[in-house]
Amino acid sequence: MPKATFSKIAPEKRRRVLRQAARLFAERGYAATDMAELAERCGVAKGSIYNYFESKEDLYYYVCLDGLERSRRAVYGEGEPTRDIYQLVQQIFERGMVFAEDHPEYVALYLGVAAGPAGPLADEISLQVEQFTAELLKQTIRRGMAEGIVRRDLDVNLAAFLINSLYIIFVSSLVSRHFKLRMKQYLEIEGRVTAAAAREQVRRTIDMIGDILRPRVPQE
Amino acid sequence: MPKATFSKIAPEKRRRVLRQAARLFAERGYAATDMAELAERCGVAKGSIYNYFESKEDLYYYVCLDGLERSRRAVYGEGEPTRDIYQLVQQIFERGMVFAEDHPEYVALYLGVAAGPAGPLADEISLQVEQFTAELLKQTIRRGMAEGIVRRDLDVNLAAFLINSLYIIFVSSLVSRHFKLRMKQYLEIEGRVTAAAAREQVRRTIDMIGDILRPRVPQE
DNA sequence: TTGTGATGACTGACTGACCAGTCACCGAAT
DNA sequence: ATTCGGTGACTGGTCAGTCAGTCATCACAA
Repeated sequence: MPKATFSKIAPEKRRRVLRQAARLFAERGYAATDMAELAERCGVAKGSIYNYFESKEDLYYYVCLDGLERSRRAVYGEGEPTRDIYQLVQQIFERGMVFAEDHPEYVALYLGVAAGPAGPLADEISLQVEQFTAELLKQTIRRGMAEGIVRRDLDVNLAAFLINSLYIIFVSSLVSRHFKLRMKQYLEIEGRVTAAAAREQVRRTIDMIGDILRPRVPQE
Repeated sequence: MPKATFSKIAPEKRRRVLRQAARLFAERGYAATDMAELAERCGVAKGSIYNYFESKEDLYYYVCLDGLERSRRAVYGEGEPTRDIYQLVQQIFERGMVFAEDHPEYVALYLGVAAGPAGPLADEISLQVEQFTAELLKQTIRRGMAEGIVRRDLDVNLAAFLINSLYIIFVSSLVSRHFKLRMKQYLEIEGRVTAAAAREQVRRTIDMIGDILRPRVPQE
């Protein structure tokens, strides 16, 4: 956690430090990030960073937590009305993609933490990311079943897992060099992976998810 | 690439070096891996490692390539008979899971490379991983369509992408601390994520994938 | 208004630890 | 005696974290 000083400096400087730290950690990974370079990018002295945070690890930890909170807010807002599962899936994917475009550094940070025990981030924190989404997806699917708009012979947990898995892949594909190339290759996208192109694929994916969730009706 | 010496040492030692290097890189990440510690784990002197490889980067690069090749062989074997898409999906998931259990270090390595530009691995290499699977999936889906066992109103590329995405998530869930916790949470698995438990979920996922691929037939 | 002292953010040269890569030497095998 | 793999102390560079000192600001007294 930051030292008291960090809350007393100019907000603009505070934002700059967090933003640059997120970028650098995302870009290089924890171990390869140099505190002197970070200080330079922030436009403050190295010593100042150590006035704000206990250590490199402390800073990393806080930047990750901050990123989690931002992404949660970006996707779910503050206590907005609950929706049915089809709307919820669309909301998660759409807002998630926008967040990944605006703040790729936080998504990359998540990937870095997920990739290995490299990060000094504790397991509980690691779970907080998913907790909220997992519960919301499951509840909403169950409600959909009760209302008859979702197939009843469906494994709720697995369905929620698959939806979130695809979300993670799509978001990663906007951010990680490797996943971006992978997406281009599979989807045979020419040139840059534009937000528009990705969103078109997301639209189709959402349709497929809908196909899985919707009750089967006799056809023609 | 390794120096000539590396091909002349005892095969047992060669294997040990590659295995321990893969483990350590997977565990710590590239930057945080210490060559002295690696040497110790391999039971050779640090200087010896530098008799085998040009540099740390050279070793990392080679270990990754080696891992790719191993996983390709583990999943696809050597020119085995082509199967239909349902069998292919099952083969990829089943053998992939076995490989991930036997060699979690290589999967973790893949995740580390995918996570960020952290690794010094070039983009082309990064693509080689997916190339083969992508092509095979797409071709097999197309063949399925021609044979009438796969829905014709399906985006082939997207279907292949989704199948492979789910595969990546499952394999990662056996290997990465974070993804493992995530899977436990979503699927409400108690205790350790056993291979058996994971495989049961994979079976159901394969069923769902089948559901997406199979032509719709009028029901009751 | 000016002088004075206290507070606390800011600074960057410095230290000590760590680590990639080297090299002069060793010893076994031929 | 030559070749070649093995060895680990050593070097030069890097980097997290420190600290002695600076400076801007503010409160208050003269």
